[in-house]
Amino acid sequence: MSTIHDVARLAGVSIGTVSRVLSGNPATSPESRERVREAALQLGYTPNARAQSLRLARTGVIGLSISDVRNPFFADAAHGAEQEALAAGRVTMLANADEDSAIEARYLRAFRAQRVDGVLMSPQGGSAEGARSLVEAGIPVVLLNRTLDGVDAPVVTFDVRQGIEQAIMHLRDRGHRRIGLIAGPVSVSTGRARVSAFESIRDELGLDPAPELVQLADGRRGGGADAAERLLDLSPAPTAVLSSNALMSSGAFEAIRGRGAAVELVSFDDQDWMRLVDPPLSVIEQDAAHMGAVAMRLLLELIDGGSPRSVTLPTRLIPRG
Amino acid sequence: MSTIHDVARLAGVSIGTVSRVLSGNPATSPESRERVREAALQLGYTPNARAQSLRLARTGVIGLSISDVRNPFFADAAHGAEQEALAAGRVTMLANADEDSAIEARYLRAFRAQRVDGVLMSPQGGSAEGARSLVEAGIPVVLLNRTLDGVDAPVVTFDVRQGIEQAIMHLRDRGHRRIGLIAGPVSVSTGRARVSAFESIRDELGLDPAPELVQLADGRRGGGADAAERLLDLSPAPTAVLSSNALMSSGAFEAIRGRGAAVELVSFDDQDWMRLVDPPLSVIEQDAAHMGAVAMRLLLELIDGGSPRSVTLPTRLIPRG
DNA sequence: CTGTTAGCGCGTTCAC
DNA sequence: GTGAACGCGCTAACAG
Repeated sequence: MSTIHDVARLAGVSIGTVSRVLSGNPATSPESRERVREAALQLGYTPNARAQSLRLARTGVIGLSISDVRNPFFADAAHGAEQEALAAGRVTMLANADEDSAIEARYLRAFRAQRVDGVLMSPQGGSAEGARSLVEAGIPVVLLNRTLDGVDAPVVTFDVRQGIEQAIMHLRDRGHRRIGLIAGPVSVSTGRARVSAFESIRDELGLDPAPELVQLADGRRGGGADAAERLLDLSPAPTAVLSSNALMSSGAFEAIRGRGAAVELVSFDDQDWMRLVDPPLSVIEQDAAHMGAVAMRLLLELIDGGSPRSVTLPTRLIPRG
Repeated sequence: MSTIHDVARLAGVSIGTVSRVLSGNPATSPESRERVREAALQLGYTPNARAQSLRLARTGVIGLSISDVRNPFFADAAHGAEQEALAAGRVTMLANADEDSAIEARYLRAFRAQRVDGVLMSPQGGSAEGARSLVEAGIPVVLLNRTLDGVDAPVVTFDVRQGIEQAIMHLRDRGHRRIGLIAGPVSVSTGRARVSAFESIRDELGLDPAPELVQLADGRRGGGADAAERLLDLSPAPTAVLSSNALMSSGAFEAIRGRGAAVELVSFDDQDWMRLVDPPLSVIEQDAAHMGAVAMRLLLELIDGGSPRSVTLPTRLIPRG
């Protein structure tokens, strides 16, 4: 790897001139501009961003920590966030925490060591420590989809109550009175929020309040299947089930079909397959890409010294079947 | 952010001692070890990785450029690669090229500027320039799933011919003689390879050789749907269709169902929904996570000065329906 | 307009 | 066992 000195030598100028030319400083002669550009090209010179950022304040890179790349909801969110950063001239480095707070901690440490300009993260359950220490270290942080108690950072979330309400009212209108919920783990805020919203709306509507209709799962496919089995084992079994994310829905769908049960399944997050199966799933759509983009915009604002407020995004019911 | 000087001051030692303690150099007294650790903890000190890597050769970070995070095949591959790197004590930064070689170029430049230890990438179609310039700059590169002409880097791919053969023989055994192919873009190696493997095996087996049975698409959902429509418009239409990736399969499935056509669809890549729909799809399974892990291992070997050979992975037919 | 120089934060000699 | 000093590659301030 060539350095600025190599370029200077080849161009026959000083390193100061090279630096000026390459950074677009107007205080350079057309002549040296030409020579420097040529030398840089010939050497395939790429400035060392690490050395650069040692002098500068910024690095131009933003850390993005995601719960699980394999969950399309988060993959979409990451994509939306990234596009927004790209448009703002910044590069995003994606870390996959894999729903494991130990891995998350490791990546957050790396982000911190790399001195990224800011961190966008959908926190894991378990501990708020990772996010908190970033905030305390003065690193701009924005939370994605999940809140964290005691962490002073803007959050972008979906309106959980609205989503649950849309789902339950839809099912009630279709005649269901005994509705099950497959919830995510209570270790993450969305898991908790959905359970309490579900309970309160169900009660307001006078539907069957049996506590065993709420089943907690780990947010993964297998967990969704297991929770569905438990619901189907009840007597009487619920006639409809609301599932909190797409992965669990796929497990639940298979379990329900496997038992030949006549249970109507409604899912959070819209995915292609949900309208491909028979019967198709009604869904509570959450525009993950939009969430990612909004969150990135907040983060950029925060990095630029602003103090953006948290944002709650609406959900939308798409009835099917 | 505190620096090594702050720690040294608080601990009452020199920065040299701090550095030695924190890097585990045995030439330190138990006493100063204790004081330094305490000071570092109190300050929440994290060494500046950028400054560190300016002195050291390595950065401990590996760049991973993926064609499309939203394609589960690549998400799985990224996950597999990442796990492998984590196990080797390295952190990976994921870049999403989004099937766009301009974005890819931007990320590769960033990787290069950051002086990552190595780059694992599934190259975009269009230009091999990005990968080539990395290789020429002496940065260890391993290619994922797609090859690139004229780029001297190890590649991990699946056995395309084997996969196509499994699919076609399966369909032939079920009585099909007129089989369509929805192929990825010819700009990427897997797209080209699948077309030629398809044609040669089809001919060897004496099946219908009509050229219009091969339809090129962009690898996305909509492209798959369009290609399927074109196939269905043929007269006679094919009785079976092989689709080159999961995204296109979902589009094709919907198109076929929308026309009420009796066409058997076989897909590359196994995804949950493929056994949930009716009829379920037979698939050519490709273990993406394994591919990612193998590729990462090659890259680590390359970084350590080895010269690993390219690897071809087997595919597996999962008949359904 | 340009060359020189002082750090940015850190690891590593080299003396002590 | 420890401190001082140098240099990694770069930008910005300062002279000229």
